[in-house]
Amino acid sequence: MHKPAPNNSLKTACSTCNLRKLCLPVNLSNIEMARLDDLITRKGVYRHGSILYRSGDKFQALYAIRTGFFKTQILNEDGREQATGFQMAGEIIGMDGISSDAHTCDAVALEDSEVCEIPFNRLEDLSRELPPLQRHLHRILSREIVRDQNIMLLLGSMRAEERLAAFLLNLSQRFAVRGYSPTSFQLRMTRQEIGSYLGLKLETVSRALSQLQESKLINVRNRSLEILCLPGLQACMGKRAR
Amino acid sequence: MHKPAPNNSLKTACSTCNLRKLCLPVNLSNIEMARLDDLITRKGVYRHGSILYRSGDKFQALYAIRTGFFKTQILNEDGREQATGFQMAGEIIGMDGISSDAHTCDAVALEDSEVCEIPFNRLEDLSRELPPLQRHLHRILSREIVRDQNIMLLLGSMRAEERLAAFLLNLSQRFAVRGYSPTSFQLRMTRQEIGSYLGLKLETVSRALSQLQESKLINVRNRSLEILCLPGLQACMGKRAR
DNA sequence: CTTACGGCTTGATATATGTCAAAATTAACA
DNA sequence: TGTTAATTTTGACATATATCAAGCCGTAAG
Repeated sequence: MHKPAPNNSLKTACSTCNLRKLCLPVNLSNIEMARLDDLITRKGVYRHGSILYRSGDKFQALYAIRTGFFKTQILNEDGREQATGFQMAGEIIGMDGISSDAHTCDAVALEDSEVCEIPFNRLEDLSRELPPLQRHLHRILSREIVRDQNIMLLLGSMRAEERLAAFLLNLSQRFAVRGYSPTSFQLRMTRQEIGSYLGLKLETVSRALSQLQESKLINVRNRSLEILCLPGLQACMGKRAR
Repeated sequence: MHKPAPNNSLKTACSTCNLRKLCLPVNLSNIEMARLDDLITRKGVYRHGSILYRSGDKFQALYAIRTGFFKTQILNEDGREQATGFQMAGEIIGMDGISSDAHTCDAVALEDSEVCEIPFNRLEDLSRELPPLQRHLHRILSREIVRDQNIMLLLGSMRAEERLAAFLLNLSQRFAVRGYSPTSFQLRMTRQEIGSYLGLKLETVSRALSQLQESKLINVRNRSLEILCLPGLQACMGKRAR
């Protein structure tokens, strides 16, 4: 695995960042925004395959993804792994580490990526002074809880094809929010990684994709994916109980 | 379903609550503790089967369980349900509601239970003034994230018997922390509810319990459960990949 | 005390997904 | 650019869990 490029500790300006609406949509005055800018440093590029943090690492900061794509995963004692999420630009990761001052999962770059580091102690300090920031932090934490519980629903009650449909629709929606096409995008992860996330083997993922293609709901060729019928995929997601 | 008994709005004293170590283990002065007490009101008894909050309800408060047992569950559009957790005395629920100002799951009492209501706006206000309280709130939110991600691991990568073992060990540990026997306790939920939580059908839960009993790891008769060999159960949990 | 109902167990069978294997395709690297 | 390794697809078969069904048990209500 690669090492991240040397840390240039570039100062970042949230105030001028085009991801602000996604990442920290908080109403702050110019002065308050400057104080937020002051916390946050841009870290060097994380190359494809490199590790932002590892399970067990001391927790010190949250990370906002500026560009690129990450996955987070946890590992059993016996080596089983479970991808817990795929994160894209504008999303914040690392919140698992707050509870025990140590990260409980690994975060791996799936393509060359840049992140902003947000030292958590200083974020707590500032959020005591800026109620809107405090509120936003709580929302982010809660949103992660809701997200995880929806994955529990997926893993606990959906069949393979439904899981795939839900997964693709989720990606679609997140691309749409970022101004990309909701119906045509590149998968940044392998079938194996999709399977790890969805609780399926890679062969099952491949077969389910082929079936969705057979049903004319998607076109998939390697990593490039096209959704032919969003309503159809939505219908497929909620087909029948297991 | 029953209605909760009328809200007597009894003031509660965290300062004298024997669950304080579990619920709000924060170092506060007497004056600070009094301010915390001031927020929190004891709500009436929730009878077995009654609902603390429902998906879609406006989010206004977190709830600390004083006595009893709850389950939380989310429902698909098509009626599929997924239990997202079982909560016991000293645990705090309702955090899913913060992100969108509405609850995203139902919380149902599995036995007659009492809760303390913690109005969230006021908790935010106070936590801006009391850094240790702020830190604790963040830890609670993060702990829920870690808990959920571990359930994702369970649902995504364990087989039925392993899921059961993990589930029973988790209960065991939580009873132990509360001063109850870690090896002998009552299940508060039906096989169906266990199955909903573990992503299994009730028949599979029943069979897996019988198998664990066959292996002399547990004794189970209806809702009463005895763990005969904790290390054995732990071993069973991490047997082999799926 | 009796009856009724929901919850639980167990068996037989069906089915979805896993496992193993081979070939095709693509990506990575020298 | 050529070579190798990784990823993906597809098939044949194995297996874990779901489904369906019947009977039992325990609790609650009459």
